Amino acid sequence: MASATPENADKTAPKLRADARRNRDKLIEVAATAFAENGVETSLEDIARKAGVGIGTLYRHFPTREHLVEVVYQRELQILADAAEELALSEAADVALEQWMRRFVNYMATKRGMASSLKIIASSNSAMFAEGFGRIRSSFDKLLTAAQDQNLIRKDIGQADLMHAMSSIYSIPDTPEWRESANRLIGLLMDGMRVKR
Amino acid sequence: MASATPENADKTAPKLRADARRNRDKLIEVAATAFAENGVETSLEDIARKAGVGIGTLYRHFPTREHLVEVVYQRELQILADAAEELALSEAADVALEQWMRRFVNYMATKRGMASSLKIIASSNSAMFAEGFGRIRSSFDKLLTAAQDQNLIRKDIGQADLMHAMSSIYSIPDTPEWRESANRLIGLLMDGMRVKR
DNA sequence: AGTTTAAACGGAGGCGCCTCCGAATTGGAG
DNA sequence: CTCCAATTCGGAGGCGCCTCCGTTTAAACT
Repeated sequence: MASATPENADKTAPKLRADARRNRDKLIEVAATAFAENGVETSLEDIARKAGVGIGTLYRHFPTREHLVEVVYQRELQILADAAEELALSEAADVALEQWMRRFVNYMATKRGMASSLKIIASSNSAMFAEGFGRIRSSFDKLLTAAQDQNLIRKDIGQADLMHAMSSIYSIPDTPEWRESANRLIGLLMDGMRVKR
Repeated sequence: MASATPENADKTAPKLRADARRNRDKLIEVAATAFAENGVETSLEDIARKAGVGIGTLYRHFPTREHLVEVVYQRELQILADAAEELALSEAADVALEQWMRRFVNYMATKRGMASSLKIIASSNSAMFAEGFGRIRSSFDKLLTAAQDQNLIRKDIGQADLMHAMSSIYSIPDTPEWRESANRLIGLLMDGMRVKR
C-alpha cells in the first residue's frame, strides 16, 4: 500500500531538515508494512534496517514503540479518508460508498491483531483516537449524502446507522473467514439501502 | 475463561532432586527480597546471580517472570498465615489479633507498588488468588474467634466485618503517610472492638 | 564400594531494547 | 560559492531476555 503523495506538509511540523523528513517518512512507510505483516511486536531494529537508517534515527523520531504505532495508525486513517475523496470522483456515488466500505473492512482486518496495543494507546491519548474517529465519520457522511442526493440510496438512513452496522461487523469473532463474512454483509447492507426502481 | 480443573496435581511435587530443591528455595528467597526492594521489574539475571545459580536454572524452575512472582506471592501469604499461629500462642488473644493486623498492613504496603502486576496474574490464574484470599480469611477468623471466646472482643463483630475494614484501609490513596495512617486506623478499630469493662 | 543414568546445572550466544556521542550533513549567512 | 554552526545521523556498547546443549551430579542399582 503506497501513499499517493509523500508530500504531506501538514501537521504541526516544526520545520524539519530535509534529510530528517526523508528518513522519517521512510520509517513510517516501512513500519506500516512491517506492522501489517508481523504485528506491532516487530523488531524496531528490523524496521530501521529495512528503512536504511540507524536505530538511533528511529528512536530520535519515535521515542517509544507506541509513538511509532500511533503515527502509522494515523497515516492509514488519512489514506482511508483520501480514498473516499478519490472514489467519490471516479465512481457512481453508490458504488463509491460500497467500495469504500470494503476498503474500510480491509483496514479493520489488519488492525484486528493489534487491538490490544491500540487500546493501550487509546487510553493514554484519547484525543488521537477521537480525531481518527471523526475523520472516518466525515468520510462516511460525505459518501452517503452524495449517494442520497443522487437518489441512489434510501434517504431514511443516516451516517450513524452505517457506522453502527460496520461496528457490528467488527464484533464478529476473529476466525479465518472473518473477511469473507464481513464482505458478504456489506453486500447485503448495500442491497438493502439501494433505492428500488 | 472458565478453567474447570486442567490442573495436574503437581502442587505435591514430583520429588525434586536435593540440589534442585535447594536452588529453587534459594531463588524464591532472593526473589522475594529483590521484588520487595526493586519491584517486579528486577532483572531476572540479577536474581539468579544473587542466588548463586545460572540463569538457565532460574528459567527451568520458573518459565516466566509471572511464575516466579506468583510463587513469591504465595510464600509470603503462607508466612503471614504462620505468623497468625505463632502470635496466637505467644500473646493474649486481643493483642495477637492487633499485631497480626499490623503485620497484614505491612504486607499490603509492600504489595502496593506491584498491584498492576498482581492483577495480571490474578486474571490469568484466579484459582491462586482465591486460595490466598482463603488463607487470609482463615487467619482472621481464628484470631478473632479466639479473642471473642475469651471475652476480649465484642461478639457482634464478624470476620467479614474485619476484612471489610481492612480493605477500606487499603483503598486510602498511596501517599508516603499511608502506612502511618493505616496503623492509626487499626488502633481505632481495636479500641472500638474491645469489650469495655 | 563402583557403575549407570536421568535429572539438573549453567553459561555462551543470539536477539532486541535503548542510550550516547563523534561523524556527517544541511542550509543559511557572508 | 564558501564557510560554519546547528542539526541529524548511525552504530557501538551495555543490558536484559530467553534458549540450547555439553557438562556435572544426585541417587538408584549391582
